[in-house]
Amino acid sequence: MPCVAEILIPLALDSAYSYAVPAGLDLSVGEVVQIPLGPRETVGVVWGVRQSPGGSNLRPVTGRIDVPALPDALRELVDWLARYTLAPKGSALAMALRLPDEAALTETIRVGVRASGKAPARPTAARTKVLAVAADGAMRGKSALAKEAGVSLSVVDGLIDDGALEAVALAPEPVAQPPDPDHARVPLSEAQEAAVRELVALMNPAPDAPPPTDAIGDPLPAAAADGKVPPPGAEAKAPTVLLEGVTGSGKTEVYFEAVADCVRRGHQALILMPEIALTAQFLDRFAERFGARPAAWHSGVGGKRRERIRAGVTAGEIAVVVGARSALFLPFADLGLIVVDEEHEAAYKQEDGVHYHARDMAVVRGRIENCPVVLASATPSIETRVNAERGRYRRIALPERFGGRRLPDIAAIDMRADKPERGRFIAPALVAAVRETVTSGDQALLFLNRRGYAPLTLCRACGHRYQCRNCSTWLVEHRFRRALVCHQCGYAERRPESCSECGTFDNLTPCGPGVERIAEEVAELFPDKRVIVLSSDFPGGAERLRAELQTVAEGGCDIVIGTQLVAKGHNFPHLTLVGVLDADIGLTSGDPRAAERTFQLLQQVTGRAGRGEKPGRALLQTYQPDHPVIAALLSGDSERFYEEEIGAREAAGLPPFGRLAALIVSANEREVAEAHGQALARAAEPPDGVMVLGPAEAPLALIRGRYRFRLLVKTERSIDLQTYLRAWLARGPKIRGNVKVAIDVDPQSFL
DNA sequence: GGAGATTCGTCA
DNA sequence: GACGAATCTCCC
Repeated sequence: MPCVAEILIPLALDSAYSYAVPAGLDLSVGEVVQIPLGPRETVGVVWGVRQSPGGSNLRPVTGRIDVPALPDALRELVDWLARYTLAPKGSALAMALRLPDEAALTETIRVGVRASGKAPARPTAARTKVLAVAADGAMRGKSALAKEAGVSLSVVDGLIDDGALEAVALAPEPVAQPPDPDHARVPLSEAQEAAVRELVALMNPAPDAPPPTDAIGDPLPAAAADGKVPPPGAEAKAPTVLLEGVTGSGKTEVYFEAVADCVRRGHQALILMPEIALTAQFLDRFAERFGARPAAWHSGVGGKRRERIRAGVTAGEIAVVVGARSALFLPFADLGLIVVDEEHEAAYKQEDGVHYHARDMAVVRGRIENCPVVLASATPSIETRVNAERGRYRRIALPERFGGRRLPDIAAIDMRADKPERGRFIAPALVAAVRETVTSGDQALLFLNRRGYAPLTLCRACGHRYQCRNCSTWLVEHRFRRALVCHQCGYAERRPESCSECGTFDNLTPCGPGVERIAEEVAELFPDKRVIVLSSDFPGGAERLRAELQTVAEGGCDIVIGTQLVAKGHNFPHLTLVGVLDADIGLTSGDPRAAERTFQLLQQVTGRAGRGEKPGRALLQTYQPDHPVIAALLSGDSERFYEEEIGAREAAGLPPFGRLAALIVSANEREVAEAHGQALARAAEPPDGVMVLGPAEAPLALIRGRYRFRLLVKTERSIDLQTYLRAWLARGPKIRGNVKVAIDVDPQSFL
C-alpha cells in the first residue's frame, strides 16, 4: 500500500502537510526530509507516517536529509508549545530545527603556526619581532602571533612562505570539555549542605519512597482538553524545585552540586540564564568548580560552533550546556536536570514571534523528559511562589547569607521631610551617608533606574513638552549624545537650541533626574572622588562595561552611579552602602506586576551591599514609606511581601489568579475589533473584562504582528481558555477577516 | 518564509 | 483613479 507522510515545515504553518512517500524510501517519525513546497524545495520533519489506500495525487517527498532525527521529546515539546501559545506549529518547530547554514559549512580551518627552527632568508625588523615571540616554540593562532608581535598578518604569512614558521591545521577549538563533578568541591555552609542533601534526595527518590504528592506544572493540554487531569500522586514525576535563597546565600554552589550529581550519573544538564547574565564570569565560576567550561549557547554563538554544540548534545558528548532561553530546544540525548537561574527575570519571556516563557517551557520540558527542574531565585516570581505554596513545586530555602554575613540594614529617607536642596536630587541624609562611606575607604552605589540626563524637557517660555512622534512618551534628554531620545521606540532627535514650538532661544529646562544628571551632582558634591556611571547605553559597548564592572569589583572607584544593570550578578566586595534615589519609581505604572517588579529590583539592588568583609546598609529615598512594597523592604521580611502581594492579587483577580480577560487589538479595523469585543462580552461565559484598543494605544509589538487583528487572552489557565475560545470561534460570530488567537500567560506585556 | 494577488492610503 | 505600500493568502 502506498505510504503518506505528514511533514511539518518550519514555517508559519498551522499543521503538517501530506506528501507521498516514494517506493523504496523508508521514513520514520522525526526524520528530516526535503520536500517541494509551491515552486521551491524546503525541508521539513516527518511528524507522522501512515498507509493510504489508492493512488494518491500528493506530491512526493524528495528525499531524506542526512542529519540526526528530531528526538521524540522535542517533537512533543513543539506540539505542546504550539498548542499552549497558539502559535503555528511550524513556527514552534523552527525554534527546535536550526539546520546548518552556508556560513556554518564553510568555516575556515584555523591555522596554528610555530617556529620551524629555520632562519628566514631576509630577516627584516618585523620578521625578527615575530620570530622573537615564536622563539618559545609554542603553537599560536596566526592572528594571535601577529598581534603579539605587533605586526600585520602578511609578515607572518611571509615567514610561512619562507619556511621559518611552520603552519599546522589546528583541531577546531573544543566547544566544551568534559566537566569533572569532583574537581574542586568548595566548602559549603551547613545550610547549603542541607539544601544540597534535600535537593539531591528529591532528584533521586529512593525506589520505595512514596511518589511526590502532586503533578508538576500545568496539566498537559491533551489531558486538560479531555478533562482527564491525572490525580495527584498518580505517577512518580520528577519534581520542580524552587530554590529560594537570599542574595549572597550561595544558591549557585547549591545547584552546582545538583549538576554534579546529574553528571556523575551520566546524564546531561542544562542551566538556563537570562540573556544578560550569561557572562564570562559565570562560565569561569563553573570552570572553577568543574575544571572545565561548559558549552555556552546563546544568540551570539554562530555558524559551525553552533552546529558542533548541537552535534555534541545529540551524541550525549556534551554534559553541561549553559544557555539563554533558546537552549531549551536543543536535542539533548539524555537530559537529567534543568536549572533556571534567576527564574523571576522578565528576559525569559520571548515577546516576538512565538510568545513563550522559557521558565514555564523548562518545566514542561522537564515533565516530558521526566527530569527534575530547579528554579533558582532570591526573589521568586509570584507565580512560582504560588505554585510552591500549592504543592506543585517543592521549595528549598536558604534564608541566610553565606559565611555569616548579614543582609544589609534598610532604612527609608522620607523625601517629604528630608528634602534635597533646590535643583538637587540626593537628600542630605544620603549625602552624609555617602560621605561617611567613602571617607572610610568603602564604596557607595547610587541607584536610579533612569537612563539619560532628564526624563522630560520643557520650554520655560511656552510650556511645550518634547514628546515622541511615534509613541506618546516624553523624550529623554541625553547630554552625552546631545539628543532627545524616546526610550520606548528608539526615536531620537538633536536637542534643539531654541524651542521648536515658540522659537524662544535657550530656554529649555530639563525636568527630573537621570543617571547623567546624578553624576553631575555627585561630581559637585565629591569632586575628589572616583566616580563611575554604569548605564547600558553608554558608549564603548559591552567591552567597556566589562572593564568598568571589573574596576568597581577591584575597588578602583569610590562612588558608582547605576541603572538596573548594577542589580544583577556582579559581586562588588567593597560596596557597603546602596542609596536608592527613587524607590517609588515603577510603583505607579499601572502594570499589574508593578509591586512585584519593584520589590524584586530593590531587593536585588540593596542586596549588593555588604557582600564583602564589612556589613552593608541601604537607604531608600521615598515619598511613600508606608507603601506595602517599601514597608516590606524596610522590615527586611520578604515573606511579608509575598503574603501581602499574593493576597492582593487574589482579591483583585490579577495574575496568576485572574480568571478570564480578553484584550483585542485592532491594527486597522477598529469596528471589527469592537464587534469582536461585544460578541465576546455577550458570550455564554463572558470574560471578566474585554478591552478594545486601536492602533494608537496598542503596543508596537502587537501591531507589528502579521494579522489584521489579534485576540489576546491572558489567564493562568490558558489551556481551559483555549478550549473555550475555540468553541466560541466555532460558534462563529459573523465577522470578516482572519482571526488569530494568541495566548499570553503574562498580561503585563500588553496592558 | 516567499511570491503573487489584493487591498489600503494618499495625492491630485 | 492611479500608483506604491502594506497586508493577505497559499504552499500538501
